[in-house]
Amino acid sequence: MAYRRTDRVEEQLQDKRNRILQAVRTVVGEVGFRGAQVVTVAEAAGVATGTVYRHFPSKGDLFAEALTLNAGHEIEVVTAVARSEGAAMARLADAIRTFALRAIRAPRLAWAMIAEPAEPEVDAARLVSRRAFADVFEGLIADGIAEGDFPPQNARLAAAGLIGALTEGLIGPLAQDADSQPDAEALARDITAFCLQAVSARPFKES
Amino acid sequence: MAYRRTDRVEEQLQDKRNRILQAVRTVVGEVGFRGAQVVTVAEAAGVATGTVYRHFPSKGDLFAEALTLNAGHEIEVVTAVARSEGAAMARLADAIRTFALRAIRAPRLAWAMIAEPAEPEVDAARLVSRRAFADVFEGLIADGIAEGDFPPQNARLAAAGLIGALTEGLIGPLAQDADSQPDAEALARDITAFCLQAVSARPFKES
DNA sequence: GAAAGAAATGAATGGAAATTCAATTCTTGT
DNA sequence: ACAAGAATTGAATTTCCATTCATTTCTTTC
Repeated sequence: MAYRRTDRVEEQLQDKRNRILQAVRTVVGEVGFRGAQVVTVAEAAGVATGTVYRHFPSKGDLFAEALTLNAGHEIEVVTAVARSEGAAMARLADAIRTFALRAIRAPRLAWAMIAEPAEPEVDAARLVSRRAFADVFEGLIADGIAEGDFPPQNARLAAAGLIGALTEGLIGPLAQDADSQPDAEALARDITAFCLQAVSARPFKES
Repeated sequence: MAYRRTDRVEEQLQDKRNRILQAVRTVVGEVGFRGAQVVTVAEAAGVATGTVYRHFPSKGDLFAEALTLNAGHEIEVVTAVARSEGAAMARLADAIRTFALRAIRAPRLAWAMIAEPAEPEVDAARLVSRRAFADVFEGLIADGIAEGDFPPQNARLAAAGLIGALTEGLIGPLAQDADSQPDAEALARDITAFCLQAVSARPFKES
């Protein structure tokens, strides 16, 4: 009995684990899931390949956890916006715009998070995160209906529709190679307008 | 000179090619692109692996052609609906409902065609098909605006939004385990309602 | 029915990338 | 300083599949 895991070691271990997760984010943000190999991630984290497997059971698990972590952060941001003061309609608009703008600013990463081919574990994690986003939107839609600003509707389906419209609207532009920084604001504005109209509107002709 | 490719042989060859393409559809409809290996497809087509490579240069090419073929058929169907008699709004509703119903009836295949990660060649082919779908919707939206039934809007983005809302609305139910055959009509109706409202509406509070 | 050629076969090959593990380096407590 | 045990390393191994190709089977023509 001459070795014991001290707090310092524990801390370093945790730190290394975090560095690996962070490295996934960095690498995926540069080359996407397709180009993100375990060796590359290990290099980026400054550890050997084998070390990765000391902290995560498999590539799929590692990448899934990295996605969950990152998506979780985004959900926090959007949730914060959704909880701010004001009418539900305004908060919904802000939430959508925030989501869109952040995606546009890190297009490669956003594309990977939203739609890029990956391991089954990653796909599963993606579904979960997607639902978490939908829940935030669903809450806002329900609020809007309660406040009388939105017509009664299937809030769950509408939230899914919003996510779909949002991601689809982003994916086209995101798939382009060049940085379309100048149009970021405009794109975000248009997408927000469409999404907002989708839930907040009444038939055009009638009334 | 003792052999010549007769019409009969030519026909059989073509037939075999088609059977392989059809097999891709079948296999992908069961296990998606992820599970669709060349060996599996060959088996489903009743040919040897090597034969596949006599007809197609690579897996990616084969799968891309299969996707294009299948999507082309769907586009034809939706286009036919879009070209029928009547107001743009009604035609758009019909087109969306048709798309949704057909997707619901073959969920795994639909998901693969619409969104499942695959070889680069397949992704490229999908982009083309997706744009074709979007074009149909975009045309209908433009018609609706011209007819005064829809408010002026970015028809291109709106079309993308529709596709997104449609597919996202389908994916949730599609991810469930059981066959929700009984609810197919209801789901299609709800999705159609949401999509139609998204493009055909004016702000709820005003006016 | 035999020769010439084409098409089909499917086991073997190859390559790419995940995963392992024997050897090495680092930490701790005495 | 040293022994006991952990953590780390990265080259070697394994795995998974697309792709190939020597061999076999089928078609045609004479």
